[in-house]
Amino acid sequence: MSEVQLKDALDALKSTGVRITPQRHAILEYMIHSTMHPTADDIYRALEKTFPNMSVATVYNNLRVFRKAGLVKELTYGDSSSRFDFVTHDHYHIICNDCGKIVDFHYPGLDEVEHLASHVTGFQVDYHRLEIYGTCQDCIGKTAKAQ
Amino acid sequence: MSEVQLKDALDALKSTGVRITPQRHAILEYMIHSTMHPTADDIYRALEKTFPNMSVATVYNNLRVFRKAGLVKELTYGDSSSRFDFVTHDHYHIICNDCGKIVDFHYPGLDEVEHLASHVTGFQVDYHRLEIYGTCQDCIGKTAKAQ
DNA sequence: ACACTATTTATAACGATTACAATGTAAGAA
DNA sequence: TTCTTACATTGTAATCGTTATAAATAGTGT
Repeated sequence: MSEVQLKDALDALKSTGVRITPQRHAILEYMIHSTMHPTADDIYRALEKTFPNMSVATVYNNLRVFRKAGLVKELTYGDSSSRFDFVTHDHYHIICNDCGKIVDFHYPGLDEVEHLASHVTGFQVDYHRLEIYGTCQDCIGKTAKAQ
Repeated sequence: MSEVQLKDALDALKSTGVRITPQRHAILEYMIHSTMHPTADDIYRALEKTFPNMSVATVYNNLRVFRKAGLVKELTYGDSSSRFDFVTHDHYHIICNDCGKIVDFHYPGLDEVEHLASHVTGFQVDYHRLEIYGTCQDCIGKTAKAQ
C-alpha cells in the first residue's frame, strides 16, 4: 500500500527530471510512513541516525522540491514551524490545541462555499483550506486526571 | 459605528484590568479602521509618525494582550509574518495568491463539518478555520494586461 | 576519463518574534 | 502631595525557523 505510494512518488519525481538521491528517498519514505505531520526538524532528527552528515538545508531543499512537484503540502498553522503532509487524497485536518497532534478526516468538498465566495468577492477561486481545532481524546484524558 | 467598536473594546479591556495607554488606544483604533489585515510591522510603521519612540516590541506585546482578551485574532497563513484581525462577527477570508490581499466574506457556519469531524476523530471540537485562495480582480486585470 | 549539471553540505545571513533589563508612568494608600 | 507598587514601554540582544551561498561531491552523458 504505502510501497505503491512511494513508488508512484519516485516515478513522478523521475518523470520531472529530479534525481532520486538516498536522502530524497529516505525523506519521502519517512513522510509516507509517518502518520503525524512532521516538521522539517522532525524529519531531520529522524534521519540523522541513517545520514549522520545530512544537513537541515537538505531537508528544506527537498521538501521544497516535493512541494513543487505536488507530492507534499506545507501546513502553516499557529505554531512556529511548518508541518509537511504527504498528499494522498483530499482531506481536512483536525488539530489538538493541547499537544499539536494533527489528524486527518474526510468530508465532501465545500464547492458551494467556494462558489459563493467567488460570487461575492469577484475573486477567481483556486482552492480552500479548512481546519478544525479542539482537544484530542488523549489530552481530554490527561486534563481529566490532572484535576 | 467603528467608534462603538472602539469604545466596546476599550471597555472590555478595562474590565479585565488592562490599562489603556495611548499606544494601545492607537493600535486598537488602527486595527478597527483598517480594512486590510495588518501585520505587526504594518501597524508599527503606520503609527511611528504619531509615536516616534514606540518600539516594535510594544506592538507585539499589545497584540498579544488583545489576543488574550479575545479582541483580535492572529492569522498565520503561508507568508512569513502573521496578520492580525479585529474580531467582529464570525466571517471567513478569501486570500489573493498574487498580492496577499485578504477580503472578508460571510457564510453560515459549518456546524455539520464540526460534528462529523468530532464524531470520526473523537476530538472535542472548539472552532474551525476556513480560507479560500484565489486571485483578486485587481490581479486578474494586471496579469491580463501583462500578457 | 572528461565535462557538465544537479545535489549535498556547512555555515552565514535573514526576518519575525520574544526575552530581558532598565526606565517610565499611572493609581491607590498614607 | 508624596510614596509605593504594579504595570507598560523602550531598546536591545537573543532565539528560532528558514533561506542563501559557496565549496565539495556525485551522477549522467559523451
